[in-house]
Amino acid sequence: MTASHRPRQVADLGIVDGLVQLSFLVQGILGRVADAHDLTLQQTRLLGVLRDRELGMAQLSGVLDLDKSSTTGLVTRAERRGLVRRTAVPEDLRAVRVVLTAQGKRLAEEFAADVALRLNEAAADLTETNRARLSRLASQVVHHHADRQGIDLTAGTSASSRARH
Amino acid sequence: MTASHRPRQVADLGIVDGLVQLSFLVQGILGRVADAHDLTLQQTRLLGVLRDRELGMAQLSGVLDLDKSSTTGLVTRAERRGLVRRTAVPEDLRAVRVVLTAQGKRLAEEFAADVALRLNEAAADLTETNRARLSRLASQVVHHHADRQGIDLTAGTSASSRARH
DNA sequence: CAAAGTAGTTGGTGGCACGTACTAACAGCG
DNA sequence: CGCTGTTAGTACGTGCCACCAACTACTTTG
Repeated sequence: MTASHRPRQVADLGIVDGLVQLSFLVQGILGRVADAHDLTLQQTRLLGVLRDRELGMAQLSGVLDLDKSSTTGLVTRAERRGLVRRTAVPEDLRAVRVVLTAQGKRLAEEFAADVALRLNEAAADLTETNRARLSRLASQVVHHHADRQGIDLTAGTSASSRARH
Repeated sequence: MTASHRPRQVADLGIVDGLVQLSFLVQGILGRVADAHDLTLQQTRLLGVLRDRELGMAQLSGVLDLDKSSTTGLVTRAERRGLVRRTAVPEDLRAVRVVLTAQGKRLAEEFAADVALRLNEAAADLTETNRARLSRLASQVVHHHADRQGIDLTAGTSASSRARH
């Protein structure tokens, strides 16, 4: 338990295993925190996406990278739990806009705060410099990947869609 | 609206969002690769764990961090697909040892190779130095977390420590 | 206006995880 | 020996999640 001197030298897993294991670690944290707030992982994603916008089902499918019908189910279950609400769109009678309820907003905040706490904990063993490095490198990989997707895969489902609307 | 030519400098998401987004990115890749090999993500974890060992159901539950009954289901479905086989243990008539079939071994290798390919692709935009850094930092976080949890990531293991929740 | 496209839902299939309840086998103790 | 408690694993029911194919209903367009 105690024993830890300083940031000891640790076996390097390599870029592949390192990323895989890290991703499972982070997802595990997200799952456990979601659980603690009585949410499912997918519901937290939904809440996160809707925290600062209101989207239609199709747009939601795009952002979450889900089939339309999967989104229907996700929203329906979230609605049943009082996290979101479907609202009508006057300009288009078939469309629907999904918005957070007050409870949804509250849970979204609490979850985000809790995740931040736990992730900072997980990274607490790194030096300030290394945390900054990790943050930057992660961001780079994410952004490059997004670029590649946005440029390459024009077909199908989502076209990244961020600035739109 | 930003230009579409790749910016060398990329917005830093911060350690929290960076890790979260990166984890979704990696999991997405894993999911897609699994899919391409007609496997589920969980099945690939199972194959990965069994690549260099043979475990009983309870030990498997420990390593995968699943309920015993979840493991039963996972192994049953994998067995139905011909990926693994339950074998008897002479010394203990209630116990079972789960082992990969030839097909399971083959798929495990193919999957691993493919994942390595895709992840290297995902990290290809980083400089050599930065890839090494990312690898090292990811490893450090993973190891520190494991230490904290008292989990043994390496090999073999007797699934000793495991009392989460 | 009819045809084509778009927004979203329904229903069916399969996977995954959990808790609870169960069987069978092992281990120890009297 | 037999009884008791523990351990290995399974069965079952619930709920979430994802997909596909088919469908309704509204909008856009030729």
